[in-house]
Formats: sequence, structure tokens, C-alpha cells
Amino acid sequence: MPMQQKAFFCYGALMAAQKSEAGAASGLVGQWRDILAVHARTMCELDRELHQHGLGASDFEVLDVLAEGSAEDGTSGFRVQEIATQVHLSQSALSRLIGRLEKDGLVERGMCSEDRRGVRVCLTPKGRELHGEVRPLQRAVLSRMLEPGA
Amino acid sequence: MPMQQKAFFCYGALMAAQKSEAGAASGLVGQWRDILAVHARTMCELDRELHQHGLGASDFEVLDVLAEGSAEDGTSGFRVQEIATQVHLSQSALSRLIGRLEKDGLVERGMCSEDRRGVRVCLTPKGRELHGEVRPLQRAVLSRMLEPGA
DNA sequence: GCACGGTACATGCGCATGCATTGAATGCAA
DNA sequence: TTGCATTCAATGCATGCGCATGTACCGTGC
Repeated sequence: MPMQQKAFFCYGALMAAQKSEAGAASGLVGQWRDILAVHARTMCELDRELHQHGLGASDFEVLDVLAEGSAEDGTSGFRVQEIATQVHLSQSALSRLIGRLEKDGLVERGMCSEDRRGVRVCLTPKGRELHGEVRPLQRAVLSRMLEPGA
Repeated sequence: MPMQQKAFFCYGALMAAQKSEAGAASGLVGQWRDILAVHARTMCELDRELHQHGLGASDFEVLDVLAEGSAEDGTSGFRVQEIATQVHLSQSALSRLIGRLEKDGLVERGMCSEDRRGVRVCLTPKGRELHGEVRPLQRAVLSRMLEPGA
């Protein structure tokens, strides 16, 4: 399931972190630098972890939204625009992301009866399973990177 | 000076922010969501502002490093790898970014006398000027997005 | 019914990014 | 000196992303 091969983007985060790390930043720019550092570090680890299961960070975000929002039987699903409000992606990026997830059999796109412009997206059993399998890993990464005693 | 035409990436940040906004998040995932939201929102604004001057957020980060680190006369400059430790970019991305800045006449690449594999990068007067012109805008965005009374 | 503006999603396109690799230069050891 | 592992930066390549646009559909006003 090669879904996405690359995109680890682990860049200078780890090295860059050490500078402003070791203490909350002072000024605005320091605060911003810290945000960038934490974001980069965590994103990096997250992606690295998720990639072993064929997912990127954004993919997981979407799966997570779908998994949280739908009943256990994966009935209704979400409108694309509803997902868009929960995820930091442009509409076009989200559209393509859903396309990839669909191609990998993790979600299904369906017509939206109320508004035929709309598209309903819902998890497949396979998608739900993968999400369940991967979520603990994500939580682990978060606690590893965000918890104070890191 | 068209440097970089696109890359506003203003995605769903503004909308997505509203959800977990209005209060620090509770759990780890909430905390992470907040980081994502703040990062996306601020990045968006920053890019939007900087683009009016032909720069992207990463471009400014590099200019900022160079401006802070070199004496007023813009003498010495930095090694690429030194810049890399201050910026959350891969080595390759940084190399190309510097290439773009050079093409736009904002920085200059020079030989490194101590290690001829290395490259010294330093601001041109034009680069220094642009940085000085743009820095207040960046600070303004940060205070607008990060300050408590936002 | 029809025209028109607005909305929802998909697609064309250009760009920046990361990974892997390359080529040059260094430093160490035989 | 030669040989080899290492490091620095540049480049080939694949991918995801945002913007602009396209297409289908909705809703309103006529």
C-alpha cells in the first residue's frame, strides 16, 4: 500500500529546536520560533511514524475527523466542506487527499442527497481499521513530543 | 520582482481555528490541534503579508538569520549549514531557497576560505534593505496573531 | 420556465519541499 | 602519497500544496 512514499520533512527541526528550546521564548519572535520548532519537530515525528502505515499527517487528520464523527457502523459520513473546517488544508488539497484515500480503499465518496453538488465521505471498514491501528501511535508521538517531561 | 508567485496557503486555518480556539485545549490532541491552528493561522497571515514584497515565510526566516548575525556592513555572512540549524528546512530546500534569493539579488554566495566545500552566504545591500523594510510587518503580524488581546 | 449570481467540489498548473544521489573537498590512516 | 570514509552543498526526482479555473448544481428574482 504505497499511498505516499515520501514527505518525511524532518528538516533542521531537531537541530533548530535546541536553540530556543530549553526555555519558553521571551519576545514575540521567540514565541513564534518556539511554535515553529515544536510544530516542525512534532510534525516530523508524526509523519515518520505514520508513513510506516502508508499515511501522511494530513491523511490521518482526515481519517481522525471521519472516525470521531461517525457512528460505529460508519453510516452517514461527512460533507467535504465539513471536513475542511476541521483540517488545515485548502479545498483543493483536501479534494485530492480524499481522492488518494479513496484510491487506497480507506474512504468512500458518495452522492449527497440533500445537495447534489456535495459529496459525502465516509470511512470504509478498512479505513476504520487502519485508523484504529494508527491512532495509538499518533497519541504516543504527541505525548513524546508535547509532554513536559520529554 | 516576482520571486515567488504562489504559496499563500491560507487553507481552512481561519475556520478551523474557531473550533478549538476560545480556550486552551484540554488533552494532548487538543493541545496539538491548537498548535496546528495557531501555526496555520499565523503562517497564513505572514505569507500573505510578505508576498506583497516578493517573499515567502521561509525566505524571510533566512534573511532574518542573515541580518541578525552579520555586522552592519554585511561582511562575513553565514555558512549554509549554519543557516540550516536556524531554519526548519531540509538542506536541499535551503540550498534552492538561497538560490532564489541570489537570483533576486538579495544575497550573495561566496567561496568559503576555510573549507572549500562550504559556501558563504551574505546579504547584499538590497537584501538588507528589503529585510529592514519587511521586518516591522512581520512583527506586526506576530503581535496581531499571537498577542493575547487578539 | 429562464436567467443570473453564488456555492460545492474537481482539475490544470506552477511551486516549494523532502529524499536520494552526486561531485567536490576534507581529514585520517595506512 | 594513496586510499577511503565523511561532510558540504547542489541536483534529479516525486509529491503535496495553494491559487485559479472549470463544471455541476442551488436559490432567487423575473
